[in-house]
Formats: sequence, C-alpha cells, structure tokens
Amino acid sequence: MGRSPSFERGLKKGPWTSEEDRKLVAYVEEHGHGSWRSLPIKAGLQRCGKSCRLRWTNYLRPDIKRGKFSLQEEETIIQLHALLGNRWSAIATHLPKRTDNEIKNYWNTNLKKRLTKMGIDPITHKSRTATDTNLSHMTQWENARLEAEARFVRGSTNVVSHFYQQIHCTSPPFMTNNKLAMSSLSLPCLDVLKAWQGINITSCKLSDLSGLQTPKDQTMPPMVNLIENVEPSSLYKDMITTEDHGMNSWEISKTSLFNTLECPQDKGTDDQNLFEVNDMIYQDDYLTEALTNHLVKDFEDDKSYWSNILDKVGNNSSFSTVF
DNA sequence: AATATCTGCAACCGCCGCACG
DNA sequence: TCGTGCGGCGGTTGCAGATAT
Repeated sequence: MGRSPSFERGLKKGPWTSEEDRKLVAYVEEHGHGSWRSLPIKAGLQRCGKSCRLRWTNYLRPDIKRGKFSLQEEETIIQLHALLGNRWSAIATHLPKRTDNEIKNYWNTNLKKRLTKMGIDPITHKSRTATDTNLSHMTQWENARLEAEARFVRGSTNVVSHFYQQIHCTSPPFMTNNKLAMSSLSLPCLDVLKAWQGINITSCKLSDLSGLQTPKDQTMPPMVNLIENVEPSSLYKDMITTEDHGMNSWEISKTSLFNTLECPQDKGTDDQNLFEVNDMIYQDDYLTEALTNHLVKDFEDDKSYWSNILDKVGNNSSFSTVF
C-alpha cells in the first residue's frame, strides 16, 4: 500500500516559522541534507521531507539571489522560454542564483502578462494574428521546431564559419556583422527547419520524403534525417562551391557538424532509434540532446540572433519567429 | 476609513522517471 | 517484470500585502 499523506501522520503544513527555518538550516549546514525523507526526524521538524526539500531549495539555500529581476535576466527568461517552453528547471540553470519556482512565478505574474499586452502569444512567442488563424494542435510542433532552429543556428554558424575561413582565409561577413547577417543570410539551418515545418504543415507521410528513415514514433522526423536529407539554399551553395575528396562543402559541413557533437552511444538498446552517419552510430535522442548542449554551451556568446528576436519583441506588432 | 480587487510569491499537489530490491 | 520509494518538476492554490474604489 502507498504511504499515508502527511496530514494523516500529524505533520505540519503551511508557512514555515523562523524556528523551523533555523532548525533546517542548522541541520543541513552540519550534515548535508542526505535523504530528505529521513531529514525531518533527525532535524526535529514536524514536516514531510518534501516540504523540507522545497523550503531549502527555494528559500533557505545560501546561494539564492532574491529581489527584482534585472533587465538582463528578463531577456534571458524570454529567450529561454521561447526555446524551451515551461521547462523552468532548465531555464533556471542559466540564471545563476535564481530558482525555478521564482522564475516560474515571475513569468506567470509579470512577463506573461506583458507579452500578452504586447499582442504576443506567451506560449508560442508569435504574434496573436498568426496564432489565431489555426494550429493550436501544432503548438508542440512549433516549440520543437523553435528549439531545433536554435540548436542548428549554433551548429551551422560554426560550421559555415569554419569553411568560409578555410576557403577565404578570413571570417565570414555574418560573423563580423551579426545583425545584418543573421537576418539576411540563408543559413542551412533555415532550410532544415523549413523542411521540418513543411512536413508538419502538410502532414505528409514521412515515408513520402525521399531518403527519410521512418522512426518508430512517426510524430516527428529524427533530427539526424533532417540534417542528412536537406539541401542547402542557393545562397549557401554559392558561398561554398569547392570540392574536396569527392564531397562538396555542404556534405563536409554536415560531417563537421556531426563531428563536433559528442553522442553517447552505449546507453540505448532500441535499434530503431539508431542512425549511421559517416561510419558513426548516433542515437537520435542523444543527437538532439547533443545539439541542444551545443547550443546552450555557447548561448551567452550568441547574442546577435537573440537580440534580433528581442528587437522584434520590442516591435511587437510584427513579431514572428516563422521565417 | 472601509471594503473590494489585484498582485506577488511561498507552499502544496499530483505526476513522472529512475533506482532498487 | 513488477512494485515501491524517492527526488524532481510543473501547475495550481491560498494568503498577505498593496492598490483601487
């Protein structure tokens, strides 16, 4: 049988007293929290372990910053929310000394309302007029697409930069004039994501797409196939036209992108989720994760793309993350 | 000054995934 | 393989203080 609820065991609920706080802090500072379940008894508290853990992580922990959120923090929350949705713990990892609960509260009571007032849907981060037309059922798709866009912007920017430097012995223009470039240059990421979006919008069968393997779960094409099967835009083709070892630069750039990612391969047992690329076996879940990490690792350095988004938030009437 | 309404936030609830026996 | 316990997460609630009427 399950455990009895805390109220049935005579445990206290509601706001914490300063005496309870003092006991909890004293215990954790001396012994560490260890097992939260056994902590209340050892610390002399009439609370359940869960309540103690929440009180500690959201309030008593010494490395917590309290008070008003800075503009920088607000921007970061909006950017990350556009990327990650309501994944508050993930967002919190990028805001030092802020808890997920605090960020969630701030979003719900402040930022969400502000975006709504500006005519921006706080779920999709798109203008109302765009979301009104359709597609509540596509919200999940859209979130995934946004996430993938951001992932791929990081990867492709690095790769394109790498090859441009090899060819021209100088940094590409979009690396030296980010704002202009990110809005005008058609990077391969956009082609990938347009393809992804196209699959979504037309609801065609994945098997209709030449070369696409069909995953066990057909609700979403595997990341590896999207990267593998999408052709570069004409602009990008013009920029990289050299041949090397029988592969054009587009092929090389994809290879390079794969090579920059560290994908653990020894964890999964589901063969349908494994893909071979350049003699390497990738598990698609991990490829997706690796791409995300690739993005997040350099997130702070990639201000241009997100300042572009925030500029659009500022000019809210035309804000849209759709290409 | 009294009352109603709004706002911010701490805390709780229910669910999920993982580890373990 | 299944059941159980635990930690973690996101959604929601309820209260206290602030503000409006």
